[in-house]
Amino acid sequence: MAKLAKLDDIVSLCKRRGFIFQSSEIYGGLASCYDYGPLGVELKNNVKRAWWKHVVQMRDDVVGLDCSILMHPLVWKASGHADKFADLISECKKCNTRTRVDHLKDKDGGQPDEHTEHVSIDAAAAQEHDLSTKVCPNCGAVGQFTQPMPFKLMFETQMGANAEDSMTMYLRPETAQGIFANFRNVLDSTRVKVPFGIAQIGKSFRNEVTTKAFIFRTREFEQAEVEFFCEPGTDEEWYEKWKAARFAWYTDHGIKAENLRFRDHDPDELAHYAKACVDVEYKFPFGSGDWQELEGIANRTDYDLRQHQRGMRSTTSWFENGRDLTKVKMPDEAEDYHKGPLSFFDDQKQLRYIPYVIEPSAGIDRSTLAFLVDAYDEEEVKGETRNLLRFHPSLAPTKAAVFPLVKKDGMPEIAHNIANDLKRHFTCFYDEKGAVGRRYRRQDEAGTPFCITVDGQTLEDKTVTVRERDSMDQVRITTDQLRTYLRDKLDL
RNA sequence: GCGGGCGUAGCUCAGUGGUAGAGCGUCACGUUGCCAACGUGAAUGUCGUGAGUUCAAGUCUCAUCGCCCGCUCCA
Repeated sequence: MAKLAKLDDIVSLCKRRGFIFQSSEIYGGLASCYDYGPLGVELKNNVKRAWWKHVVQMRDDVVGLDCSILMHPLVWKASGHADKFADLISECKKCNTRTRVDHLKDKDGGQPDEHTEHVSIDAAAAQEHDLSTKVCPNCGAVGQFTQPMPFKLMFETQMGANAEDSMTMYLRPETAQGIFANFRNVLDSTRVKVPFGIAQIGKSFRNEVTTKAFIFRTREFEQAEVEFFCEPGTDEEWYEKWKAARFAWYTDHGIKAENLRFRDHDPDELAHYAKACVDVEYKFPFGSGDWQELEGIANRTDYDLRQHQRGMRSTTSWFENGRDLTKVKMPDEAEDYHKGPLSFFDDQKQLRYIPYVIEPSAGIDRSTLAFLVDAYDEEEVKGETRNLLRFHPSLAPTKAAVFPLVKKDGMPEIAHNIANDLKRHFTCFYDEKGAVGRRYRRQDEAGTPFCITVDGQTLEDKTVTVRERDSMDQVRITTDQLRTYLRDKLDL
């Protein structure tokens, strides 16, 4: 089995077949932004649909949500993003290595500053940092640093048409916070009980310091996240269950098991609120053939809900400080925080607590790319190379193509009718141009699982051939059984 | 942000200062009874963008944008 060796080949395939284009290409392109073409949008929608089906539709314990991208700025204060996402970076003049200022060690062996509380953006700009005694972790040079530069990792925008009265807002850097902010609403409106999850698919935005590898790391990207709320003490069990469920989802949808793995995070690699975290990684054909993250599954403990309970009490400070996020002080946590507004009361156990959260967070663009790469194949057929995409039927952009074998004897009309009938149930493509062999191969390259051909025999006994993409085998099916046959094979 | 490479037709690429090219693909017509067939014909380029040098720039210089690789950074 031949396999794509280089990212360039994938980019080329994506453009040639209309999966993915560079954004604003006619203007020279815009870094890190990509558009999904006609086949790409079908594929991506199918990935999202497959995720939703397995995470929401087929489960009794997860409900869906779709939050606004813009949220109250205090959300990002409470979540920690407003502070954390303004790291100070300095660059060593000798070796050009960039390091976070708060990670720099002193030449006298002094430890780096604590960075649990990060500098605010404005304060960072104004703050004087003495780096004259700091050591470059890369080359060891002392005091050879540029002025610290703050990195705003959240996109800012203005809300309010009146320029003088507008408020700085953030495009969400993750969908998760919208879920936490609606935890109470969902509890009160849906009769769910812990353990349960809330799922969401949507765009997020991060001003990454560097982007990477096609659609793998972009500044605008789509996430599919579950926040699964469970009783403290049961979190490790749920963590393991979600690990297994999420891994299986990828392999069940066609990712080859040898290209997929878990990578546990080291304890010192964990975010300060996370108790455990594992990545689901795919062996992408870029970089040094590197394993790259598709999804992170984290045990976020009760951190987020507790933070928002604090944040909820900061609105007065927000108004008193002229809506200046940098001046807002987060209130101390209440001693009886576990009884707070974002707690859960277990009727049966007569127990009130802040739930722990297991968070499977998947990158939709990344997994779409992985499904694309993993499906790609070339094989020799009678001395010719056949290019095909072996998509799982549920992900295939087009489910079936319908052809008249030749353009005469009423075959096009019959084929048209079949295609129109099937279109009511799934995406279906009609083609009557050129030799049928060429039409088959074109569909192979688009990943269409089935081709239906109307031929002379159809005129006599109302059967058509159904040609299967992977094996190229054909079977004859009567036209009135065709829909049932395909729905069964497509697992729709 | 640093270093390296690249940017010419939809795709892959050739083109070392003198008329813009090939293969594949696409489209049309004919032919065609099952796997990229054949014949004939056709369309498609601000040579990434902008300046400069030159009688003349795809080609040389500078800037800029974008992509890839490696660092770095980062969930």
